[in-house]
Amino acid sequence: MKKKSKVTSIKDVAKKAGVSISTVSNALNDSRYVKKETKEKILEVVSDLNYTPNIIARGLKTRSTRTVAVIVPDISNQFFAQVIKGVEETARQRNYNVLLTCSYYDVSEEKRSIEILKQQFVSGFLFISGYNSFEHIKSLNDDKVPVVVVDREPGDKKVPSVLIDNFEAMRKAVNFLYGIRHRRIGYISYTYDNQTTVERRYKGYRRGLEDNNLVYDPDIVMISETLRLNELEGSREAVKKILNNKNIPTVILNASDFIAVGVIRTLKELNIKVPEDISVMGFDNILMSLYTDPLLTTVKQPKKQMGAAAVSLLLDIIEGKRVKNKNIILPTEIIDRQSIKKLQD
Amino acid sequence: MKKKSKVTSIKDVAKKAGVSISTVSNALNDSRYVKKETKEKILEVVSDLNYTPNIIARGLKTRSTRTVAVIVPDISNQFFAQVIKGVEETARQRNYNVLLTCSYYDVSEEKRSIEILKQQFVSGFLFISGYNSFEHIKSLNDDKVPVVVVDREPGDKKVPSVLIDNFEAMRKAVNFLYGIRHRRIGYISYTYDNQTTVERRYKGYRRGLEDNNLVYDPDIVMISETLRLNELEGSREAVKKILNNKNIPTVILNASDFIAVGVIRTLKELNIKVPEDISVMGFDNILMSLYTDPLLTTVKQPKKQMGAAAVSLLLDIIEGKRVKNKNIILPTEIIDRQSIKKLQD
DNA sequence: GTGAAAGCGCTAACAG
DNA sequence: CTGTTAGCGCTTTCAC
Repeated sequence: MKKKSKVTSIKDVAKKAGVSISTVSNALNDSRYVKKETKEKILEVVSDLNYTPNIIARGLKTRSTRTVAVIVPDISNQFFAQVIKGVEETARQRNYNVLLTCSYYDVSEEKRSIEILKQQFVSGFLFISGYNSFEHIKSLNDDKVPVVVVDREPGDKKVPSVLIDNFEAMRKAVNFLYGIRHRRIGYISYTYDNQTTVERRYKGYRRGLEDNNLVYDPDIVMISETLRLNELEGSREAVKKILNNKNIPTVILNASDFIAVGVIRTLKELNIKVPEDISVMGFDNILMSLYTDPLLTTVKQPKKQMGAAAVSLLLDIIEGKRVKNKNIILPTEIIDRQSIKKLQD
Repeated sequence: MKKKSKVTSIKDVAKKAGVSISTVSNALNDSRYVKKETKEKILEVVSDLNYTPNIIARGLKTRSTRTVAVIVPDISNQFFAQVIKGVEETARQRNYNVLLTCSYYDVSEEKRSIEILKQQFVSGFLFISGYNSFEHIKSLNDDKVPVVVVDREPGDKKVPSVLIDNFEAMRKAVNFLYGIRHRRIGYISYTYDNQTTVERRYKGYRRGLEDNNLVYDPDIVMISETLRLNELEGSREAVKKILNNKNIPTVILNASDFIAVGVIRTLKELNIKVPEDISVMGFDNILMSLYTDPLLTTVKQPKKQMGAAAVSLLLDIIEGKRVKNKNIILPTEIIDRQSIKKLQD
């Protein structure tokens, strides 16, 4: 009959090794010198007994469970999944665990999560994207709980963040299009109340036009509420409105790849060839952009790196390292595939 | 000057409320009756001091942190992301936290994670998909550590699991195709060493043929290694081989939507119309199947429900509830969109 | 070089 | 109905 296996504790190790528990602890943590033979003996017993220190007990003492919380609007969104991948990978490398919570774009859920986890369980928080509501995050930060924000603009340099420069990225996209002779550039975006990232892209678009002395024409710019709920339907609607102009654009620039996918689809339905008749450009570089027909030209966000950079920053803060720059901006890149046509003069 | 905020503990609450700490504990946990006024007073102080019990300390005593570990091959894979969504949602409803670890299809990573988390930190484990290696999982289960397995077939009824019936699902797919007059059904799949789910689909395909007295023709069945690494490239290769037959199939059935997407793409490149010339059917119902052209007809796996059912089961086990059925099979469903043509006799 | 013992914050058994 | 206290497993001072 198998003996009921009580988990082995440091006490068992100490007893079997014939030393005190403090010696075991010190040997295991190298927190003070332990005679070589003693240490070896201890290690032997540890492996014999298959002992693992109880993280909880240690945590109670050290006030750290080497765990960070990641709060994300929706794990099933690819963008977030990619960011989290970066988070998980580098957290693990640095020997931290990742606790995952989804807020479903609900700020009160975020607050609830914070309450549950605060100061007790996790060593820090990572907030990824979602809507721009910052009071709770700021107050965490003010309370000295380590926190970093990804893909949101806190508008307060004191809260650590990892972002891309959405403004510059979209501006560059316009310049890129201008460079290959596009002169009439449509734009489709979600509404952006509370989502500065989306707003900044739009501003970047405007600035890009100015850079090249193109006039801004509201008839070929659609900022759609419908898109929020249904990218396919919303983009269909937006495209039709844009086409309902005497002077249609040569290219439609979009605030996201999902929108761009919908745009391509609609154009196809209308028997308009991409990119021969109209070019289409996305933003994000999601997986699907490798599966559209034609392959989508887009602006790449370094999703995994964003996650990796964010935890790195967070762990540095947690461990009290000096961080020189706690507002990190990551570079974007134009991925030129097939959905943009180079025009001639 | 702000006073350095030491976290408030149960002691502070007790002192301020003028009662003992056990009364506070009992009032908060309803673990024994506390006089109404006393309780109210305590609750008041709690909210005054903004007190939250320290989960770690509680965990040390109760041996539970209300946290489960989810071990998944790759969070950026949509299938897994969806499953995790279900996990996270229902875990939260039941007041549990979710700890996320990715194994990147590496069994030794799984083992490492187990070591780190075992018996101390988390109350149970959820293993999602990946390759079929079970020794470590079985031994967890034998050690009475709550564990459930999702989308893997442990081959041992003792380990709790949540699955779909891959065999029946693919068999039904064949029968569905037969029902609309398809008589020559090609099949493209990954190799399936160690992945019984994929193997079972293949077996289901074979059985479906038998059900309808269709002969199995290896010339139109491609089990490809290349597909593992690159679905687009692999499916291109596979399609070409299949087309390199005098007698080409009327429909290509695929072991996954990703493959199907590649197949559609290749067919299009070859100027073969889907579904007019050849029909295509997928398996999984990933998001992208809503974005292909034509929309992909596929077999839906209830991903979110799988996750939800799995944690439910796990938490029941953790909480010592009687579970009647610990090997759950979830239903699949054929989603008939546009990539299949109904044939006439 | 090592051991004894305090104590992290909480729960629960025991005592009244 | 409530208080006192032991102790969960560990780290860390203090003592030798």
